[in-house]
Amino acid sequence: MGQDKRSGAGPRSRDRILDAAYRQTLEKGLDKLTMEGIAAEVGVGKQTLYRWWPSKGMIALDALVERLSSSQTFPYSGDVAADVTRQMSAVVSQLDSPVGTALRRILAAAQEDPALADRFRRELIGPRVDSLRGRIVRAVDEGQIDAAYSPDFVIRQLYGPLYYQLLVRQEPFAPDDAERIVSSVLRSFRP
Amino acid sequence: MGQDKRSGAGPRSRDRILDAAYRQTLEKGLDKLTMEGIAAEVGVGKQTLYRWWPSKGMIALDALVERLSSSQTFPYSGDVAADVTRQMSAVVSQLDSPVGTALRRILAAAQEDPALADRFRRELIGPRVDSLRGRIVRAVDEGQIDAAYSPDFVIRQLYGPLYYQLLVRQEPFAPDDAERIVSSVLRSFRP
Amino acid sequence: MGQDKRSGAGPRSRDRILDAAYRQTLEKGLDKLTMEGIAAEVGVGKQTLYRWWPSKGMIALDALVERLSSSQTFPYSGDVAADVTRQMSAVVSQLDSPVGTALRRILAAAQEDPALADRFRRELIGPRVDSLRGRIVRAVDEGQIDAAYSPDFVIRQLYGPLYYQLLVRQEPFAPDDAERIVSSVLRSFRP
Amino acid sequence: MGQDKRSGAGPRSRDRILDAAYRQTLEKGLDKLTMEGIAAEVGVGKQTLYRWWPSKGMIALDALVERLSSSQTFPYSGDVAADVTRQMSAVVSQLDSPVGTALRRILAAAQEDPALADRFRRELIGPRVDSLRGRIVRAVDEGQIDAAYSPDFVIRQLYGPLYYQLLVRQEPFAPDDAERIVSSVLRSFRP
DNA sequence: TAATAAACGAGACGGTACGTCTAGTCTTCCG
DNA sequence: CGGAAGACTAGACGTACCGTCTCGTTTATTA
Repeated sequence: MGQDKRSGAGPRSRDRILDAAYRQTLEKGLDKLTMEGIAAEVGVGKQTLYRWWPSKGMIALDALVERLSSSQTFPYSGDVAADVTRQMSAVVSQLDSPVGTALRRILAAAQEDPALADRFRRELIGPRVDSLRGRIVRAVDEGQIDAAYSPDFVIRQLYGPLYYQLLVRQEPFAPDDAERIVSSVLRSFRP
Repeated sequence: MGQDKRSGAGPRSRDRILDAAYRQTLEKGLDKLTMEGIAAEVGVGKQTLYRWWPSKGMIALDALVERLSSSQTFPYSGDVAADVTRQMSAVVSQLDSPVGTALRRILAAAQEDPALADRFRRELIGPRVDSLRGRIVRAVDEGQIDAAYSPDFVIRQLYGPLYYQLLVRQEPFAPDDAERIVSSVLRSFRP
Repeated sequence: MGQDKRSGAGPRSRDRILDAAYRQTLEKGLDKLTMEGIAAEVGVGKQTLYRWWPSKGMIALDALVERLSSSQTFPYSGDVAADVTRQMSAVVSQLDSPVGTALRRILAAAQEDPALADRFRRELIGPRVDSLRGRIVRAVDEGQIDAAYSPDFVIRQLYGPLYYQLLVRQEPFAPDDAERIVSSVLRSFRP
Repeated sequence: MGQDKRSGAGPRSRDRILDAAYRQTLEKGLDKLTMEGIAAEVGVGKQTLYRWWPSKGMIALDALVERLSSSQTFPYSGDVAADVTRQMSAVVSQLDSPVGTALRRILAAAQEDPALADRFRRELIGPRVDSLRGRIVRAVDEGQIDAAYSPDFVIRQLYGPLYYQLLVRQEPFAPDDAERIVSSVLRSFRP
């Protein structure tokens, strides 16, 4: 169904706006990104931006959303460690790319902007967590993970180290980080 | 012996400046915090701020540093799980307090300000990590932790979930989070 | 026919800006006059001032221009002494009024600001000198003034004393100064 | 009598201060001249400047005073036109030199600073006018100038054109301007 | 010769204004 | 009649100087 990218349509220059916002976010950072700068680069009136987005953070988020790979179905091979490792490896390699920089900056901006934080969680984190939670629940059902731990606790143990690396260390990941994290964490949740 | 307040001197109104910066950071967030606002509240010329600090982020960081408890020696009771739990519980209760909000906002600002990120890591993260690393190393020596894992990997597994909770979830911690995290993580590193 | 207030348009609050600038120039002098003060009084953003004027001196000059009487045609009665006296008397009475103070201050500022000096000469001095020069030339043609003297030399002799009084003496004029100056000067240029 | 340059002595670096002030006045103009700039160039504390002078204008005036030739006695040859022409020629050649620029700028500053205007008149204008007035009075006594005109009126007629040229025209003088002015003016005052 | 006081350099301080930049709103005018 | 263009009020930015105010340090008497 050839529907719009999002309800409420959008400006004619939507893609060029998001491209410009994304590029400037990577080049200069989110707080050097300005509505004026985007408007000037795209050749669009500022009003057009404000008509469709409430803040530069939201524009950057939209730009990021379109660039984040969205394999909606979590892999299932029967081996939860293998499945989680596969998915986390994909996440890690994205975090090591420009997309990771953009995500890091938007997550930072979200610390000062509740509306942005909401959308960030709802649109980016939520679906991915849901997808993973489903896989964890299934692993619990299959007896691969101890039922004494809530799936969200397991998720936090799994992905917490990634955010620590991204936001606190601000260093790239080691090649086998995903694998080592998953095996270490899941070992501690074996029944 | 009439020594200075701190090595390297500083402005006459240092404490009042840090107080104001800290309070405004909590009230309005770091990007609503302004040099002009601080100067006006304290009754100080802007030049005095710029003479001693390069940016509002650095002021906020100094304010935070003075407010973060700094128990320099890591507890040692023989039981590494107990010791780490004790220390992490203290950290968690700080993260749940206003100090945690300030830290969260400064860490966010550090994503766009490399100099701030440097000082953040060097002065806040570094010493605490070093202290914890010492304790981990000792536990490895005593055979409580498998030597196959680097201490920094263990540290990342232990504290990653805290940053995830703070920055991504933005929700308070559960009462026994520290204990559950530590026991879960350390179990996976048992020799 | 809905023409603009003046060619080249201008800010919406032009008149209120010039009023404020003029009043503050008289009250406090040109170097106590500030862009911020004008903006604050008028309730206008500073950018609006800088968008339309390059400096406070230019604003003050515009304000003065609008307040200087501009009888464009020099009187002609056949008697050059009478005509010049009539016109100079008008000038003198203006110089004795607040307009004279403003002019004195702007002329002073023009000593340090070449662009201001240019406009001052081009818009204020130039047209008036041209008008007077025409009258002098006619008087030369009619044999009332010796052709051996250039009109600009005559003009300098006529109006020099006024500036001396205004800028060096800084004292008001005597009631018949214009008449005495004109008669004295023109006597020396009789053929 | 080996007295000081002026009562109340002065700062140790007086000459270097005046040199710096004079040079900077010529280079950048009086309102780009700053106390800080002088202090920095001379290597003197700001307090030393404020201890001895109330404003930068006063420093510049002192510097100018020391550089203005001060032939205290007006020439007397019996021919008033020749004497005045001789003296005015000297003035004109000074006004065409850097000293003239400095004087022009200080006179401009005096328009906004009554104290400076006072000293300017008292120390620079006053003595020279007194000296000239004496010569005029003598010429009146000798029947070379009509007694119907006050000496100060004559003086204003003589020197007014110079200030007009300096401040309004801001152009150099013609070589024989002094001679032409004097002859023209004195002709009009012949008995 | 020692003390004492003044002038000094240095520069921090509370301020004001600068000229620029961006935010977010409002208006004009063109396609 | 929707959007580009951009003027508008507002206010923070970081800098430059203002004039005042300590700080030690010379420098020059005066005791």
